[in-house]
Parts: sequence; structure tokens; C-alpha cells
Amino acid sequence: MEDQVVEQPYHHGDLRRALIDAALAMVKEFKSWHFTLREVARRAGVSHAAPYRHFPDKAALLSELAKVGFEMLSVELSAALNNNLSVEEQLTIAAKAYIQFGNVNPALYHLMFSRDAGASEEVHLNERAMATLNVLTSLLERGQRQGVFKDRPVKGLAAACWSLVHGLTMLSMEGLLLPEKVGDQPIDSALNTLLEGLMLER
Amino acid sequence: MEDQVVEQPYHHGDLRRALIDAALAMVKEFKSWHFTLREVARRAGVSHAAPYRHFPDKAALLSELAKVGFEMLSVELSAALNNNLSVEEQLTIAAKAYIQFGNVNPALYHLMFSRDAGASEEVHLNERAMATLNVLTSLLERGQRQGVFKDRPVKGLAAACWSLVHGLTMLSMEGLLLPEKVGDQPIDSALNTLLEGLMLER
DNA sequence: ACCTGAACACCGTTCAAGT
DNA sequence: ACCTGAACACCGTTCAAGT
Repeated sequence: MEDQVVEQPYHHGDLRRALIDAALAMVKEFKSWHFTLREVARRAGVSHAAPYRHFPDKAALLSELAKVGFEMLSVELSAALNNNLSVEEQLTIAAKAYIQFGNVNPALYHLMFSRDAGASEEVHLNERAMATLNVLTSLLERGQRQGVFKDRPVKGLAAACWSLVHGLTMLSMEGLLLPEKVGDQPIDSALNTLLEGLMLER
Repeated sequence: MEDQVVEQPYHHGDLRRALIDAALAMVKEFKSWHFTLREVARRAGVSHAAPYRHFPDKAALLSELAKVGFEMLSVELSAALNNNLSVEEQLTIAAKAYIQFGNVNPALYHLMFSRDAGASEEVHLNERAMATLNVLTSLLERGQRQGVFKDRPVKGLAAACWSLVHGLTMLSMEGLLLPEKVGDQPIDSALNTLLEGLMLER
């Protein structure tokens, strides 16, 4: 069994996890992933050299955080799709869950999509991003089978959806979609416009 | 008249501009805006303290770079719209020019949209971003007057277009829209889907 | 008015040495 | 096996002092 994360004990039960948790907390607190590794160590109650027993360098820790971020996002999306609504409603709900995830975790979301950070395990990250894309793809395929969405190469439709949602997420995170600039409910109307492009006429 | 940027002369004619140029070159070279101010000074041939005569801190220089970036993007968009094509073709062409700008200047584009960097002059930046949005808005309004685009609040349509294009730009910059992952011509098909959502039936 | 050099308080990373 | 302390080569920023 694992103890809870305590401050400054003996040998420190699970330093690796404690470092990740401390870093996640700092990313949330500072709204930036430009924390210092030394402060992560400080918060975990160890010397500044200790993290190097668990991560080869700072980039590796950032990479791990991004991985955790994709897992969190994946959980949110699955939760949003766990219902009996129509495919178009599910698409809207999933999109809103995605956008909300970004707005709740802006710095983490930035980290997940910034090549600067974890250049080392970039391949790994792309796989995680693709998992997100696959959720979208299977939803779109379901809609196509039901005759709701247009019968086009599904990968193209998925790229359109993902790009729009990613764009809405980033712009709203940066405060560039405020009502006074862009009208009321910009996210709803953007998603509506997308749906109208995706759906067949009835 | 202004001399060209030379290396290590007298008092240095126009250090401010030389610093900006050096920084822009480094952003392009490293594909990252995580350069050091000391190296910018080095490349401009001055001491590491000299930049502080022209910028209060590093963030101010980053802010200036972002401003230059928005100006460059604005030039590209204006060039793309300087023709006699139909509004829907102009929208496609402008979108492609926008996406290409990001892919040619990925680190600069990242910088332009990252809150981390120039927290000081954030307001200034938002204005620049809004200028970009306004180009889109007036194009959409023109299309509405011609009865090509749907008669909806134009700000919502503009938010949809900008978000999609921003998303396509970032994802393609990060190499997440490669054909093997997302099918051929993901950008074209995404833009097509958008247009179909925007346009009235004929 | 503009720039330099030394100085301060930090980093990331390494490595001998400790438990 | 895991962690510490000192050390190295850097940063960003400040400030007296130079031209």
C-alpha cells in the first residue's frame, strides 16, 4: 500500500509521484509551466538534486505532466459521451467538455501542445493526442452510419472538428473570445456552424 | 538615414532595432522563443546589460516580437485578399495564407498567442489580435451582403472561422495533421466543411 | 545619452560522498 | 538503492562607473 504524500520524512516513500504532484500543483497555481525544478524539489521536501534519480532532466518531467494531462482530458471526454443522446448532441457536449478542460487547466493544456517542452518523448505525446482524435473519429463514424453526418472521408471531418475545438479552447483560454469582442455565446454559435457543415439536410 | 545592422562599432547606431532583429533571427533559428537575453546582446555585439537601456525586461522584448509578428501576419492576410475572387474563395485563400504563416514562423506564432510571455503589454497584444479578427469580420459581412453567407450575427461566424483557422494552424505546426494520421488534405476538407456551414444553399 | 563590468540571487545539471 | 552538498557554467537584473 502507498502512503499519502507527506512532507519531509525518512527516505521519501514515492518521490517520483510526489514530484509529479508538486509540479501539477505548481502548473495550476502559476498558470504557467515555467516553474523551476529546484522549487518542485523544495515542495517535495528533498534536495534539488534528488529529482535526477527519477527523471533524466526537466524536459522528462514536463513530458510526464503532458502525458497525465492527456489522460485527464481523455477521462473528461469519456464521461461526456456516456449517455444516450443523439450523435450531434454528443458531439456538442464532448466539445464543450474539451473546451472546459482547457479553461480549467490552461497551463497544462498549453504544455500538452507545445513542442518546446518535451522534445524527448514527442512520439509518445503524439500517440496520446491521437487517442483524443480517435474518440472524435468513432463518434463521427457512428453519426455517418446513422445517416446524420455527411458521407465524407471521416478523417477529414475529424480534423475539422478537432481543429475547431482546439482553436476555440486556446482562444478562449487566452481571453480572446470575450462577449464584448466577439458577441454572445461565440462557442455555441461556432459549434452550430460546424454542425451545419457536418450534417446532411433533413 | 539608417545604417544597416553592423556588428561591433562605436556606440551602436540603433541598438533597439538590432536587438529585435537578433531576437527574431533566434526565434526562427531555434524554433523556440526560449532564447536568452544575454545571447541576444551577444549577437548584437553589446554587453549583456545594454538591452536594459531599450527594454525594461525580457518580457518587454518578447512583447515587441509578438507585435512584429501580428504586423507580419496582417501583411500576409492583406496580400491574400487583394484580388477579385468571390468571397468564399477569398476566405479560403486568406485561411491558407494564415496557416502558412504559422508553419513558416512556428515559434513566433506560438509567442504571439502565449500569455506566459508578455504579460505586461497583454492589452496591446489583444488589440493586435483583434485587428486580425476584424479582417475576417469585414470579409464575412461582405459575403452576407452578397447573400453568400448565412445571415447570422457576424461576430459568431468570425469566431468560428478564426477558431478553426487558429486550430488548423497550431495542429499543423505541431505535426499533428500529417496525412498518415488524418487523411489527405485535412486542411482543405476542414475549410470545406466550414464553408458549407457558413454558406446559404443555392 | 548610452554602454560596460562587477555583483547578486538565482537556475539546470553533475558528481563525489553520505545513509 | 536513494539522497545530499558542493561545485560548474550558466541566467535575468541592478548599479556604480566609464565614454
